[in-house]
Amino acid sequence: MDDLSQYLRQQASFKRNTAEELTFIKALKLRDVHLAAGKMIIEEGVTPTQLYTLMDGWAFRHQTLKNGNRQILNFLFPGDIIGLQQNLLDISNNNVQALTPVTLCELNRQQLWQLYEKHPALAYDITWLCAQEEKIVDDNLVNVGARNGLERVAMLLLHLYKRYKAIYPIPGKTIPFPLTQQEIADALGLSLAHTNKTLRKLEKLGLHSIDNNALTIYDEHMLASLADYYSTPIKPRPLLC
Amino acid sequence: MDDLSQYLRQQASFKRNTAEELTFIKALKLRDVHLAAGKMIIEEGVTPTQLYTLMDGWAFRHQTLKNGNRQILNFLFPGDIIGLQQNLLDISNNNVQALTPVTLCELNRQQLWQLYEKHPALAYDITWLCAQEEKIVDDNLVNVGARNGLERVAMLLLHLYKRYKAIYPIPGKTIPFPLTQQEIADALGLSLAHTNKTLRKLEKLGLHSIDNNALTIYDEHMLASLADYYSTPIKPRPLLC
DNA sequence: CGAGCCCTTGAATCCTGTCAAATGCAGTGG
DNA sequence: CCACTGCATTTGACAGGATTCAAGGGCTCG
Repeated sequence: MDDLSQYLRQQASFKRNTAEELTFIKALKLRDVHLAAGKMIIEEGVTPTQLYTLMDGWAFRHQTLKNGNRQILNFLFPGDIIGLQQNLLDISNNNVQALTPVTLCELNRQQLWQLYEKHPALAYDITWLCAQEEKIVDDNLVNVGARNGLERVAMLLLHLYKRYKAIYPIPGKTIPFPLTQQEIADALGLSLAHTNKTLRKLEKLGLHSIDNNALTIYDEHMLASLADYYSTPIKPRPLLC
Repeated sequence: MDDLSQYLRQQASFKRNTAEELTFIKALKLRDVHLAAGKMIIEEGVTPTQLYTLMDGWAFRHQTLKNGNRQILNFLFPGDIIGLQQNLLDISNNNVQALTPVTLCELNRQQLWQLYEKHPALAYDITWLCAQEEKIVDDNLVNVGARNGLERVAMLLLHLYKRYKAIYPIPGKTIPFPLTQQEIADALGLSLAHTNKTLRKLEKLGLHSIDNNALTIYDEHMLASLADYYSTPIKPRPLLC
């Protein structure tokens, strides 16, 4: 196991594995893949799709319609699995792209079936990760469909902040923040101009600030009440790498 | 195996199982549950959550914010599993409700773990169903976030039409349609009034009609191009009941 | 036949999108 | 070293799609 895997595993938000499971997981790993910011990890229409675990950096899954609108479905953090849906359903109608430089753990997708046969606990973990990702998409759908602009932005900032903190429990109110306003807009179903104005409004209210690719949350409570944020206690999650 | 299970299994859109798997699945079933239209199947905050397979009728999963807006996350058809996310993640922040009278196959959730240990193929199926449900939520998120009102309505009508036809391959252009306009609105993130006006507009264009809880699609091609509908060839799906 | 629910419409309002332009910053190359 | 380019951010004016508010009609059911 390399450094990144070791670091993540020791975090409270990740699950422990038995020695036997770790051995199998290790055998599952093909190689590390490093990609620069902006590179495609999974591209629409390209099959077969590889199976990865994101080990470092941020990524996002998105889809573009003929009308030119891009919808970002979810943001991916270390520990998230990439390409599961595409492998299982044998479809590939959306893209996964690196938002920052990323490190990926490429898994041997040929052995996915063996995993189900030999390690039911890991199979269960994969289903868990799938359900977890669905929950995040659920939350995003609620956000886009049932909140206004201001609430959406507040929710997104808080959501990303919480997820980052769960993986990197650093002190302070600031986290790295690689999103452009265009990406925020595409995640929230808002126009770029309106996203900008909304961000400025929140900032003038003293709730947050974004400088130098870093997000600082000044008033978490206020943001939470604005967004009607419901805290979801995240249980220790499995890590496949 | 009862009638409903038998009917679904013989449809092209459902997968075959081995005799051994069928025996195990049969043992997994606790009982049939019948609920009237409008009844809650899974209620927010109520734990533990049962695990069901929807065998007959329509249902929907939804969530309501403090601002009063309800977001419908997805509609459920026969074959869909209900309560998996809640059981796996141990959360229950959304509701599942019957849209028509429904028949549910209640599964023994205590044996879920045994299923993973003894029947990897079925475990794989469950993950598949989870990924499939995520895909539907993905599609809904794209719909709500990246399309305008007219496109959203066109997409929803077509989507429901296709899903219904996949399960009940009846001839003709008409399917039962139990949704109220309020439910359409809540699924699409639109207001009731605007949903109504948009439906009427599509109807005046001769693309569809809704009468007596039945939807007729007159111009599938036009609706598809309006909505930028991308057909997703659905592979035979597993059935757990 | 009244109550309740759903559908339908119109008018006014407002949130959000579109269009356009200016600013600042980082990287490039002359 | 400094134009020059490209990208992201910021703003304003304007248009338009969507919401809100309100009221009327149709239908079912007790």
